[in-house]
Formats: sequence, structure tokens, C-alpha cells
Amino acid sequence: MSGERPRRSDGTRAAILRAARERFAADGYERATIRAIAADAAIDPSMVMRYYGNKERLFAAAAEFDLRLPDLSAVPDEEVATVLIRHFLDRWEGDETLMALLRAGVTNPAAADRMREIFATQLVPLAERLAPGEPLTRAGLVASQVLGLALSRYVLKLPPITAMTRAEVVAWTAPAVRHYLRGRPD
Amino acid sequence: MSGERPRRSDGTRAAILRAARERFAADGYERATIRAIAADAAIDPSMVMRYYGNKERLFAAAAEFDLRLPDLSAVPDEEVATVLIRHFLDRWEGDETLMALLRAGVTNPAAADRMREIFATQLVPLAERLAPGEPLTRAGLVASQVLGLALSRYVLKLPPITAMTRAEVVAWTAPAVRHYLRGRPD
DNA sequence: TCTGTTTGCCAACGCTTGTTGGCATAACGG
DNA sequence: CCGTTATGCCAACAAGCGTTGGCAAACAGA
Repeated sequence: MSGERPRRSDGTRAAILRAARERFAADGYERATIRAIAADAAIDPSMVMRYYGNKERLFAAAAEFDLRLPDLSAVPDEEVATVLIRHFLDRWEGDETLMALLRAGVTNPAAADRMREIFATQLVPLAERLAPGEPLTRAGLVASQVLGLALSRYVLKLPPITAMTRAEVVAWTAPAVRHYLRGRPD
Repeated sequence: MSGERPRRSDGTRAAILRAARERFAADGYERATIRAIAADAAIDPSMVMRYYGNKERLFAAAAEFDLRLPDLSAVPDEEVATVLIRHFLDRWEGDETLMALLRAGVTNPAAADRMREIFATQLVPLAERLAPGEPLTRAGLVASQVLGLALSRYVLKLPPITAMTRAEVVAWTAPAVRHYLRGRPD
């Protein structure tokens, strides 16, 4: 019932999805053209339409994403923020889907929706287990710091941020994230 | 030598610039069309070309921006972060140029350039006066937090962040910014 | 082997985009 | 007053976009 038998075109479908993620990540929603994606996947643009219907649905398929947040129940309190930031950096650098979501989410409502959904369904529950009250607010603040870091480092490439090593980034931002997770406002 | 005598078309020029800022802020660089901007300014699209040459130069003119960072030399150390965040919120809500720069900067290299330039020439000097060493790094970190906040609150509209009042935002983020300005990494 | 389906390409459509050149009219300078 | 310049609109262009329909070839099941 749930199992779809493999088709001969699965390779092409996967190539399209891979190329789409690349282009959306590099160029954003409007500048990533179906024609360019098709060229990257070495097939005809009309195939993209046949397999994914239209550009919007192609993006939806390419923007499927799991943060894969680790289980932090065994991690000592003082290290939670450090582990979390390291994990986010890994996800940003190891999977271009997040970049596609960020670049597209700034101008495309559906992409922004997906972004909200991801943080609401995946980060908030983690904050619920970790934080002493107000998990929504805390999760939102952590998200804002992580997103700001990604924006500065990977998209805008602010020189002071790109100049930092991974370890420096973690060391500097960990206290801020720790404050959002367990601290109190002024 | 520096004084350009006023032209009869100055009103039109200003209307174009105002409409351009609005559209770039709302839609980003590629979705903000010359035609839409011209319609908002109630003139013909060809006038935009005559007065600004092309779309890229129009954006450059519309994205002229001054952070107007206040003199913080008289502000007590503990309040510097609070004052700074409040000022950024003011600038973000009172002038759509910053939104135009953010929305455009994610996909347009020239806009990203301008963004880097603004933070480098305006925020770094302030960090040099305030911070005990490493002003570049500290300015970059403050920028990342402020940009992340703006992205979450004004662009992506993450529900937990938009639900916060201005005062709550300031109270929660001030300790993080204070850490970036005067604290030490882990 | 014959038949129907899947995979792929080609050519084209309707539309929107940035951009251009020409033509009218209004304002200005002498 | 006339000639020049500035201002504005109209019509059109070439290019690129998402999208569609049809046709050839390869495959699958009988």
C-alpha cells in the first residue's frame, strides 16, 4: 500500500531533485530556472514538468528537510549549547537544502511557510525538553541566532564572520544560545 | 561645484526612488519589476530608465543607507546593548531601505556588497570605541544577531518572534549582544 | 512477436521582463 | 516672440520565462 515499486525513471527524478536543490540554494527561487535545473540534470525541461507538475511543486519536493536534532538528554547542561551549534553548522554545511530554504524563503511565501513549519515542529519540541518554561520563545530566539549566523556566514559572507574558524564561531555563540535556552531576560 | 541646481523633474525622481524602495523591500530584487515601480510612482517605465539608467543603478540609488548609530560614549556599560538593539529596531521599522537590502542581498551580489560595506564602515567603528579588543569579530557577531532577529521577525515572521513585544525582544536579546560586545568566548 | 506504456526530446505557445527610440507637449532662455 | 531643452507617454524590441502537446524510441507484459 505504501510501497511504490521502482520505476525506470527514478534516476532521472533523483537527478532533477539534486540539481533543483543546488540551483535553489545558489540562486534563490526566482533566479533558479527550470531550464537551468534541467540542463544541470542533463535532461529536457519538459521532463521536470512531467515528473513534478510545476515549479512550485518541484520546490516543495526539493525542500523536504529534517534537522535531525540529536537527543540531548544525556548531554551536560553546560555543553548543550555547544553541541547544538555544532550540529547546526554540520547541517548547514552538509546539506544544501537549508540554504535553498533560506535563499528562497526571503522572497517566496511557500518557502517561508516551510521554514516556519520546520522550526515549529522540530526545534520547539527540543526546547520543551530542555528549557525551564517558555519553550516557544526560547526556540524562536535560538532560531533567530542560528539563522543570523547562517545568513552572515554563508549568504552575505560578512568578512568578520567568514574569517572565524568553526571552533571560534562555536565558542563565541555558545554563551548566547545558552542564555536563550536557560537564561532569563533582563 | 557640489550644488546641483534643482530640476523640474525632481519630484518624479523622488517618487521613483520611494516606490523602488517599497517594491525592493516587499518583493526582493528580481520580483520587483521596473514596470511595477513605475506604476506605483504613476509614471511611465521608460522614465525610470531615463533617470536611473538601468535596474541595477536604480537599486544602488534606492539602497543608499545610513545606520545613524548614536554616540554611545555617555551610555553606561550595562545599557549599551539595550540602547543599541532599540536603535536597530527603530531603523528597521522606520525605514524600508534595510528591508530592501536584506531581501535583495540574499540573491543579488551588489546588494550583498552594499550590506557588507554598511556593516564594515558603520558598525565596526562603533565596536572599536566600545569593545575591549577584537572589534571586527565583535561587530560581526552583533550584526549576525541583529540580522537574524530582523530575518525572523520581519521577513520569515516566525510566530514565536512576532508574538513578542518590542520590550520582550530587547530584554531577551540584550544579554546576548552584551556578551558579543564585552564578553569572552567559551 | 505483438501491444500498450513509459521515457525522452523537440518545437512552440503565451506571457513578462528590461530596455530603446521616437514623438508630442510643456517649460525655459534669449 | 521663437528656438531649445526638458519631461512624459507610446509602441515596440529581443530575450527569457514556465508550461504544453505531440512524436519517436525504448521498454514491458502477454
